[in-house]
Amino acid sequence: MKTVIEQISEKLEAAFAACGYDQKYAKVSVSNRPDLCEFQCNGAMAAAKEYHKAPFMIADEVVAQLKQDEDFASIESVKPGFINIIVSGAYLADYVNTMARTEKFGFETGDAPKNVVVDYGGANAAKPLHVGHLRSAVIGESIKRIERYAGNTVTGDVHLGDWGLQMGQIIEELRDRKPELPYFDENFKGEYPTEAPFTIAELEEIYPAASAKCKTDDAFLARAHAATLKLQSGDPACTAIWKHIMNVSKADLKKNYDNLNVTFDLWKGESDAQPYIPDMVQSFVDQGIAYESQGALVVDIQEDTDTKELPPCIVRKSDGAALYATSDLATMVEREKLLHPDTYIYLADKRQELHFTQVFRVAKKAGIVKPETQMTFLGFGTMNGKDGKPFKTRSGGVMRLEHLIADINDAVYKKITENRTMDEEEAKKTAKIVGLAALKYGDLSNQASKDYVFDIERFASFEGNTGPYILYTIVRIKSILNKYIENGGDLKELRVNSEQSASEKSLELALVKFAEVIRAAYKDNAPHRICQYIYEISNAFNGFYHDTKILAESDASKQKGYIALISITKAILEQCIELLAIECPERM
RNA sequence: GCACAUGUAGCUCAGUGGAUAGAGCGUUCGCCUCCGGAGCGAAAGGUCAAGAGUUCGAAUCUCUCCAUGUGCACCA
Repeated sequence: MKTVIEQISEKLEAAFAACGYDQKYAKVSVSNRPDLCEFQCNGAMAAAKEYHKAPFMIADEVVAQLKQDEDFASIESVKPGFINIIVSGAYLADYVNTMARTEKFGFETGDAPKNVVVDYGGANAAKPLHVGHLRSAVIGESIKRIERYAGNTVTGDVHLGDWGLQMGQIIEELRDRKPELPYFDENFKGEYPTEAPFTIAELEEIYPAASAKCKTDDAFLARAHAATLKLQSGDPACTAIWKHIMNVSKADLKKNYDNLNVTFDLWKGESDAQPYIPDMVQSFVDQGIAYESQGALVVDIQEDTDTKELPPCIVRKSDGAALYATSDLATMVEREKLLHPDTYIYLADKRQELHFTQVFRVAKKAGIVKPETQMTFLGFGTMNGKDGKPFKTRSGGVMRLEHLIADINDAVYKKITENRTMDEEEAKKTAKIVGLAALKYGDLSNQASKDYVFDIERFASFEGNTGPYILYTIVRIKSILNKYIENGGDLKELRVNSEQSASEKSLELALVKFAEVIRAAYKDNAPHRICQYIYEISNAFNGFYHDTKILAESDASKQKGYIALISITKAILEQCIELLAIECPERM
């Protein structure tokens, strides 16, 4: 289904061509002067130069071609050369009716379906999620859903940090605390227990304690390194402990991600990439792209077209160990083998941009991925406090994600119970849904690449451009539709009115932008565009709601038109929040 | 030092070549016999950091410059 803009553009293209002008000037856009018109074309001004004519003369000629078109309520040329268009109510109503019956409301990407890997989450085993993980999870989940909606096959991978010194630290700390465990008995020959020797609470306490000890106790640090090495060389006892750490940790992380309504198709980690490292590094050497520099093995990534100097990528440390870049590259080797992606999308803090530039270039240079494979790094900014500095707890520590969620749920709970009577259980359940929406919308409504200020009061507010305001609008529509059904109404076979009031028409004009907005959000990986859009629709709906009595309308046919309109408004809003991974309660 | 990013209303943010730069919050003033007022309408508030250039037209593109943030090989 062509968008309204495309349909109007086609008419203008024909008109430009009929007057002897290049069709490329017929580009139509939504008006930026809604007081004057609904759509506009500025091509006459651009064409003026090529054809050595006054812009308004060109505009006049083009407009003359279209004056009789019934789809336009008005089309006129305005100095210096704007073409201003107002569509007819019948045309718009017809479009909305068709759109309501079209799959995805007419959204199409125009691309062939792709196979996409989205790498987001980035949680570390044995460490609780903190606010730094919020953006990756929230933005990544939305990107994943948008990609999927666009018809692509998408695999979301959490890519756990599950391999490294932290594991050796935990093993040694555990040895100090519980030396009686069979893992530490060198003569132990039996099967290791299936039960983990610690709970998640203990694990979360063991890791920071071990990490702190390493900073002051060199002997302990040496032991941790040794244990890490043993684990990496397949020692059965260390491996058994590592498996316990992973099981306990994964279960807890899953629970926390579930609370965020964020899910992953794969729970792979850095450890899964390890088997691919030796052959991969050897292939770098064999291909002659890796060389030794200051004891380390590096790959140059500088390209002739670069204006700045880029440092080479280290693929093996001088002590022979692998590192971050090696692991990410080996992960690509595995993904190529298992998933054959056309597109990779990585979400990480924007400070990691250089790292991903290096890794992407090595991957292309070494032929790990195909030359045409699209490698995208989506760097996001920091979540700051009101002081403009990275968000911290009151005592200055790192805020755990679950505490942040609890805080915002409390704020929302208070507002719900202040304004409405609702039994406690429902209020709590509702606060959880609305609180999460407040948190996510607050994050997603900003451009991902920029830092943003987290303000719990503002995000949890029910007024303005917030998650709760959007949900409130949807809930209100649901309430009206429920009453309509209670009164014997039927939602089937409804069509919007072909003659509209001003606010009715502006709501429809907002609705028909859906396909363009989603396409833009998809092309630019920009969920914030969807946020802007649902805010626009919510405002348009509230304007319509304010001056239209829907249930009290005596003209049954007109009323059906209203019901049709708010039904599709609801459907579009629900589809949009689905793409943002935001849920809506029945009441609030 | 080099590189990249950001700078738009008191605050938080939209706006990647078009007309008079938009929202929300906050401030001020209106509107509840009414489908959920958690709403709606209106007012005040801006040399788009600064300067130059390209263009019929610039917050948007180019250059210069100021401020802030971030990154510059064996952490992840």
